[in-house]
Amino acid sequence: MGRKRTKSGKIRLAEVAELAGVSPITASRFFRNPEALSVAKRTRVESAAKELGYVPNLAARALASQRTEVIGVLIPSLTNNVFSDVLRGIYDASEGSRYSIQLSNTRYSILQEEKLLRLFLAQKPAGLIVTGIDQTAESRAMLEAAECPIVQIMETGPDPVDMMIGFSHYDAARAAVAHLFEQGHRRIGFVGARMDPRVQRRLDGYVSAMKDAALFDQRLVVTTATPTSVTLGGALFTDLLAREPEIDAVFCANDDLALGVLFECRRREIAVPGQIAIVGFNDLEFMASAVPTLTSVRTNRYEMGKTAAAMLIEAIEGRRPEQPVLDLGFKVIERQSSSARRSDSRPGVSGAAAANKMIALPSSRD
Amino acid sequence: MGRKRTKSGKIRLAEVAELAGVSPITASRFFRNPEALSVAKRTRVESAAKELGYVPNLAARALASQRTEVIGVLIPSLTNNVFSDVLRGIYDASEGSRYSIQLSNTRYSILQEEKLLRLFLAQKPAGLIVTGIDQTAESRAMLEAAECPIVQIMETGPDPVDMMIGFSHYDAARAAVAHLFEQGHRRIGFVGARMDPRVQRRLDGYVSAMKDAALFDQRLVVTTATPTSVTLGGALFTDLLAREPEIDAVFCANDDLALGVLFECRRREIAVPGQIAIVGFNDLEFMASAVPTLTSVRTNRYEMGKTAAAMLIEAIEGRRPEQPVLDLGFKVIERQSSSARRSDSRPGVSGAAAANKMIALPSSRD
DNA sequence: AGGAACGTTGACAGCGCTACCAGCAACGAC
DNA sequence: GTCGTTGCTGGTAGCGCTGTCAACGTTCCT
Repeated sequence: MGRKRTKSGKIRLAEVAELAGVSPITASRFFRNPEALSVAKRTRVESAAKELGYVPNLAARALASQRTEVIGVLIPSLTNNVFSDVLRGIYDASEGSRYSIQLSNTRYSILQEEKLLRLFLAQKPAGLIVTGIDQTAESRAMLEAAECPIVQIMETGPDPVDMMIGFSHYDAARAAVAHLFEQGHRRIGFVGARMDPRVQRRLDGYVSAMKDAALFDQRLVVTTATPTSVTLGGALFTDLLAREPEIDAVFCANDDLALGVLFECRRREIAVPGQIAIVGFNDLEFMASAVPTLTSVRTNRYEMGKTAAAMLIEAIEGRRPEQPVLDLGFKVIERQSSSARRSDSRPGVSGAAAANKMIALPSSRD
Repeated sequence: MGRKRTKSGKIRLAEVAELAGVSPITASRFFRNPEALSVAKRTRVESAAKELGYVPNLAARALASQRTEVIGVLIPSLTNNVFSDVLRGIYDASEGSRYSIQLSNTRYSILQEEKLLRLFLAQKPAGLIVTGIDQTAESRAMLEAAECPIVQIMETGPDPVDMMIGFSHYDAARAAVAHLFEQGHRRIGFVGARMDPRVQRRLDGYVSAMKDAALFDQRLVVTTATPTSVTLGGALFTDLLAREPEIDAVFCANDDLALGVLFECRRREIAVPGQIAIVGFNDLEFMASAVPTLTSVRTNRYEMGKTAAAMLIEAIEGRRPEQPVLDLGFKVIERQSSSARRSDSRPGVSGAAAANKMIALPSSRD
């Protein structure tokens, strides 16, 4: 009767096939493309598999089919709140699909990214999600040569490798500064940490907006390569004040810095927004409950992750999206910290492409 | 001459062996246990592999060896800061090892955990990291039947499945309340959200400490099953005040809630710590730069993740740790928000087992 | 009626690697 | 000098699954 029940005691596809009275290959097809079977065999295999508690052996499948069902994800940080929202979206979208997520942390190093990319590609992933558009030339070449679909996330740019989903950090920063102009502010400082490419583009947006208004002054810009933190926000703001005591607003490259600036103002008894207005970036949850509430630029991080993974899976399965590049936009959420003499929010200023949303799901927190 | 260079163009172990002039099996051994080879063959295989740019096929390895090099990690949340620190530790420890991390989100559901566990176990992981000690009976049975090492993280308890690393949330809460007693507070409220098992044990610790001092009053406790947030901290505190206007301190089950309480106090012009003292839990970065600075219970999250993964890898490779259960302790970090009439910190109160650290690495942020 | 077209099924031959066991040389113990 | 013993190496035989191709029955077209 041939071998049965290998020593490991695991149920194999052959056992399922035998119980169902079909050939192993037919049973195999059931798990990959059930529609190809006649209804009769389909139900027979299905109940046989259930009865035996069959679980496919992924390693054998990967070896035989010469491809894996792994989606590689390269992100620069595991702790940054921004990425945890994106990740949650990615994991949510992958759940229920056959694909599993393989995560790696580039730690904001494009060399590390290149190394990890080489590692991933060697295992022939089903798809890849990479952060940003600033890869090394070598990485770029590998991505273009890759046989799998690829999504770049977090920002949009002119030259996608394959698919792309994000928003313009440059435009978002310009909108934040424009909002401060509207509120009557002129001496607007910029505070930034880490200065990864996306923060750099926010700075570029700030600089261009300030130059357009003939208000740019290099002394208004304080940045550091140090990783961001609330405490650092206070420290950078202190530096800024030392250089330019006459500022009337601060645009912070992220919300942690903004919170640090707020606390520092409180410590120095500087009125917000009376003496100094504050605008953050990302619109983390706490911004809405700070005192005063803090203005920020809302970005659709969860949605970005979820849509990226969903698009990728569609593409893996041969259904390429009609729109390979998605701009999810942004929105300036006006709150007390930047209002001229009003108490709270008004309708926000929307990013140009905010309407381009592919999936509009509530960003339920887990 | 037999087949060479399979159609996929990938270099196989056989090619490496041929170039090195050894049998495939010897080449295979080089990658698994180099010490078993003579020095001459070892260098020959090594240079051959480098010359050809050989990358092992993990699927084939897993199939042939009947085991994977995957470490499964089950955590309840992807967004909670607490877990992102733990995760960073786990990823850092796995880096450079042969093991890869497979992450899944249980969303605080033990049923979901059971389902994921079944999924993981079916693929024979090399090891498993699970959160907490409150599994379903079914999950518990699966874990005990599992053939791989397992580490439970986040807390300590009486009955480890295998290895365990964490601290006592109960003791930590008692220490926080004891600190508030020391500062002269008596009507101490408790504010908690999500109420997962660990938060529940913090509540238990609070209750026992209050009862020991004959100060417990059910009306001092405000909790909700809603996921935690800064805004929620303010809302729960508002409820608490409505019930018990006479409180003189609040112990918050986490730092987000504490920040929400602080903002709510500011909104209501309640002096902190003058009228109400605040103590949080976890000691997230922002606690030290709030105004006033916020007292919290420091926990070693990054270290916990890193040590858990390191212990697990050691155990997988047959070197079981001499100490399978590690208590990483905690520390009450006293700051302005709870000081009686001092300005800032004093030496903290340490958890009993704080000295038990296995690895004492700086928690570098990424 | 003959044949093409389609849908459904199965046989065969690996995918790339490692477990297992055997073989061989070198060495020391009796 | 015979017998283990140790250290290193190789041959054989799969691991569990799927790609490819052929074969079959049925339907539809000409």
